[in-house]
Amino acid sequence: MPAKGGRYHHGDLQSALIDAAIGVIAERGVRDFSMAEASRRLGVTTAAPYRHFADRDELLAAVATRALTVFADMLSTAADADADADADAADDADAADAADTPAQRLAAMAGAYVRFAAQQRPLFDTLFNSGLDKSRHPELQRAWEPVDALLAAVVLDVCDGDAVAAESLSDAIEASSHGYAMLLNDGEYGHGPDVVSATADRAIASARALIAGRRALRTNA
Amino acid sequence: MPAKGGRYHHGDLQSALIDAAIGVIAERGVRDFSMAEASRRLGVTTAAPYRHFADRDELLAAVATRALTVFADMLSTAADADADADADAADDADAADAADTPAQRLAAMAGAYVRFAAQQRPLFDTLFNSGLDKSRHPELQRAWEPVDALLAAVVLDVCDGDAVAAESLSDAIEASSHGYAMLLNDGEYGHGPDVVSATADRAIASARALIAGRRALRTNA
DNA sequence: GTCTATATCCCGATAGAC
DNA sequence: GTCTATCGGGATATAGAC
Repeated sequence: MPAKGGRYHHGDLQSALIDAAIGVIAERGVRDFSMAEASRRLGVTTAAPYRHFADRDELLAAVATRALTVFADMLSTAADADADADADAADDADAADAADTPAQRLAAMAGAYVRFAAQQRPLFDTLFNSGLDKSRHPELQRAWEPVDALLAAVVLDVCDGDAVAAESLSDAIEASSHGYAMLLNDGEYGHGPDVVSATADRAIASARALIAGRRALRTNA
Repeated sequence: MPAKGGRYHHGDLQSALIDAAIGVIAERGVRDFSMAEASRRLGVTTAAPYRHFADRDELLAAVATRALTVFADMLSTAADADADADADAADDADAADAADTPAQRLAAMAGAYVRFAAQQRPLFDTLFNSGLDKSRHPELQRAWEPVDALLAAVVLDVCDGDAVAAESLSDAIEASSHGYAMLLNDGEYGHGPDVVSATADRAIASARALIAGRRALRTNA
């Protein structure tokens, strides 16, 4: 942010617009986000953004790209933190079941999915409720790769290298986590930080159940 | 629908508006639904709807109420059809595992959830993506009761009367089905009738895995 | 119960000056 | 790279005539 108060006449309007957009989305929702409102908040005219983004969708895509870096970060941090915590706890155990397992890391990622949705709601909404046409934003598809890779690696680990089993388990856990996240943000479970962590816990429990029962995921198609 | 062509000057504009709204939602999405466009399609002025619905949200709530009767119907039909099919198949078996089970009926409902989302997309979107504030539409909350009751009864059956286990299992299957449904409608799995039925199958398999996995985790804990 | 007409507001996007 | 000004479109909702 420049020193002069409130104006961005020469600052980095491009990234300032992304920040402003997130604020607008937080207060009005993605669907009611508008270029005009973002411009107003930055003290520039409604024409200014079009020097940096061809249209509304391109600005939203930029927000989505930023969202994916945060998302990937939360997912990997969750998996690693889980590993660390278990490593500490397992030091004085016989290892057999107290040790960090791929299954535990995967479950932790399910919890992180839900927490991301709740704690970074404007980013989550931009990713999943913006109505953005991904196929028309190749940059966005590339931005998904780290997330996909992260999940794929852990799931493949859980499935001991069975790629077919891994894909169906991956889809199942993704769907489950996504469902909890959406319903949570819809207010289906109520509101507040305690509700968020309770829902994250349920997503973790579901992930564990899906892993334990994954034999049933095998489809005859 | 009146005999005179295209106009509803004296017909049942109230219900005609609901039909028109569904058409508009189908083509433009719930978020871009407008009273004005629905009016245009019926050949009435944009002022006419306000004699029947106080505002846009009330019309959407009426659509949502209709959606819930269709939803409840699909869910109960799926559960019943599953029971029938199994009863037929079990006639010449020893019953033990070929028979209809509560678990199978519950899984069938998960499949119906996904099919409803895809086959009745405007209705599904009105229920879950309209941004409607349910707490301000008591009629809508009442309309949910049959669906909730249907699910609750089957889940309680699966859990042998354990109310605590039933609630978390219910939430788990709801979240899983909802996630598959949302991601399917987002185009995450591709498009076409085959994708729909494949996704429904995966929702069914996930429901089974959740049921089996929870049992396994419980007995091991 | 519907129409005409209107008030009021919002948006995306562009042209041309500076 | 931002501004001024503007075009062209859309929406919700109301008032008053018929």
